[in-house]
Amino acid sequence: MAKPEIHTMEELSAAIGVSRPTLSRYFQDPTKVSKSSVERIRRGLERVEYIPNFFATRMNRKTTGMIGVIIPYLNDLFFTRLLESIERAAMRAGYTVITQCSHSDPEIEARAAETFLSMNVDGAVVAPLGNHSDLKVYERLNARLPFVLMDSRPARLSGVDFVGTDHIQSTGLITEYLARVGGPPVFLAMPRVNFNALEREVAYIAKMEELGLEPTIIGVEPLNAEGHFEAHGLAVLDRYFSKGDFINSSILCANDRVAIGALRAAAHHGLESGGLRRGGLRIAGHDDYPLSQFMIPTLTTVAQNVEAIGQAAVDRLIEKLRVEKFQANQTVQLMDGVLKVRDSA
Amino acid sequence: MAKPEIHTMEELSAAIGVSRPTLSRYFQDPTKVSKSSVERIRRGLERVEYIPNFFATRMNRKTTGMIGVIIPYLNDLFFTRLLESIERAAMRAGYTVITQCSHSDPEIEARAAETFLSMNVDGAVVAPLGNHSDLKVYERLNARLPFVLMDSRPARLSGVDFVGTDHIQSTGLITEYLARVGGPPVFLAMPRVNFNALEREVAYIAKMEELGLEPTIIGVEPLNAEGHFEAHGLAVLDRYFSKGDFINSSILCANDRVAIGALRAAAHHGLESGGLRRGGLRIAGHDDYPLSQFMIPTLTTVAQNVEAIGQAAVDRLIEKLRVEKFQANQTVQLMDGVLKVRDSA
DNA sequence: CTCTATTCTTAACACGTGTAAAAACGTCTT
DNA sequence: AAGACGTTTTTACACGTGTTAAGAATAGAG
Repeated sequence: MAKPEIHTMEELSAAIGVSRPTLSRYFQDPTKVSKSSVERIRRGLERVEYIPNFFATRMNRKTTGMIGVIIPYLNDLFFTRLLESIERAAMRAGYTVITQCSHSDPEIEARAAETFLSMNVDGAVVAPLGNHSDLKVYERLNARLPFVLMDSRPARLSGVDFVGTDHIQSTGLITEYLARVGGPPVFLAMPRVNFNALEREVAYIAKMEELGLEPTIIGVEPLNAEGHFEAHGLAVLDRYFSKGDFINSSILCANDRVAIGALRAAAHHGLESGGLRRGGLRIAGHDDYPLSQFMIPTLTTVAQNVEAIGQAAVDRLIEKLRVEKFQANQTVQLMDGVLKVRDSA
Repeated sequence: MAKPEIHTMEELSAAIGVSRPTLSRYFQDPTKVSKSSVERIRRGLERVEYIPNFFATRMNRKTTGMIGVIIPYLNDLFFTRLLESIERAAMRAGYTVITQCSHSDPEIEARAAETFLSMNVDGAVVAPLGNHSDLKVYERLNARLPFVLMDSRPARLSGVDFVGTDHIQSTGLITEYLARVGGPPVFLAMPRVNFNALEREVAYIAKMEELGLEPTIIGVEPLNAEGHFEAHGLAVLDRYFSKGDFINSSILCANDRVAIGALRAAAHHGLESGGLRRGGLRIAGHDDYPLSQFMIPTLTTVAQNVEAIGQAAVDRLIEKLRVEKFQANQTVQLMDGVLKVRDSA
């Protein structure tokens, strides 16, 4: 514990008798230095307390080995799962991830983008905030960095790579399932905080029309103050159930968090949802939120392939930053959703 | 969009006719520069694309304005809430938060600590990984930085500031409540992944003995492969319920996520938990997990004051880094839990 | 033991910004 | 108009490491 603290490579060089350039190369990649030197340095570092200065090293390297990630908020297990899969993929590829959370604030999102530019990150992956985002932020990042958008995609933005779920497929899948096992499903929307909200509405309508059924959408009002999807689902359905509406319907919720609120509303009104009761209330969601399998009843849903989305985003980013001048051809990867039939529908 | 890109202050200085030192001061604090210069610079920046280099600026400042935060994992809304409250508090105080997640891996945790040291962060807040952590990591940080531990506290570590919940109080509170409204509560432990797990067990036992009741603890086996608390609670209680054990007991779960699994186990066995049925099954948790109020039945629990913990951690950190040589006197702040009586117990 | 290939050391410059001291400038007071 | 004061510019050095070129040291092969 009484190791002398050393603050610069120069001092370290003097202390262990290895020249500074050799030390510099050692810290970047030990294989660039002969085995005997590696051994000398390693022994020296055991007797001494030294960590290379992060800023000084990154400032001069042509590549910083960092990729920036922006997600809209943290209090949602979908995004934390996505973040984890990205971190794992990046770590495997030898990159350090710098995460910034925009906390639902476009200004913070823009500031995070600036930070990434000023840090010379090698690339950036962003899950957009949604309709309130300033699209110029993404255009700017896309013009100056290898850049990939994920999860949710602005309609009016071209030439940007995207990785996400094919909502036409995923929402279509569960809409079709619900129409098959029960009555024509109603769509309980989520507030249009991001672009997926609308995409799922549109996908639902398209599938309903394909099936020759009348689409019905409820709950498009703006988000409650707290910003919690569960509270939204609960409040909307509580209102309808109180009037006796939809108590025997199939209800497709825009995501699982809304569906959890919906289940709560049903319980509050003494209603049971589930396929066990022919013709009765059915509630389904979208995303396969980690807690959905523990709900009462367990929640029927469509799983997004979060792991694949994170991996694909990182893969594409690395592909772009390998080539000197990354070409302009846009890549869009859409993953399929997988139906998870459980008890609630 | 055709703004010329400028990469150094030197170039910027030439481009807009303001000396580099003045620019330097402007970017650190515009009030240190006369209004006329501020106006000239602002106008210049509108015609030109320039962002100061993050590394170069941070390298030379005596203070980096950054605080490092380490949390054990992301896929838990308790920690994301904590992180959010810390980020808000730090932002209010003008600090930038760098977050690292140890992903339940002591090696990653140690590496994150090294990164903070090499970045010269002004201070660090850490929610420890738990029993697998290398305590030397915390000692090292504590010796070299303003440092605060939060949420969970290693028993064998002295002289380190701590902010968290008083588990004697919080667990005692709900143990007493359960004992009062139902039979003597059983404690469904969580795997001992962190120090709180044991603290809550101990607090439960102490309160039971104080009440003259026999403590019973179940579910201390190691964590399942997935690492999900819900699955743990479900698996343990499923086993007991299958044998007909504890089906009329009060069950205090070590945290809400375990309790959510417990509710699921009850539902699976056709059991209803809740105070509405006199003498029957009761399930309660700890933490007031954001989803607990939406469970079926809504989950009785003890709320941790997450907002206060985050704020206090940041406050203490800033207090320490204001004084030159931070004194060695240890501060321990324990927040009280608040009982949230709902339907499940 | 000599030759050659490799690795190291030395020396120097580079990166982009912080910072201090001194000189120059502007404005205001008298 | 002279002086005082606050601000800005100029000049110069600092920070800690990356990087290069040239020469010195070392290792292995013959």
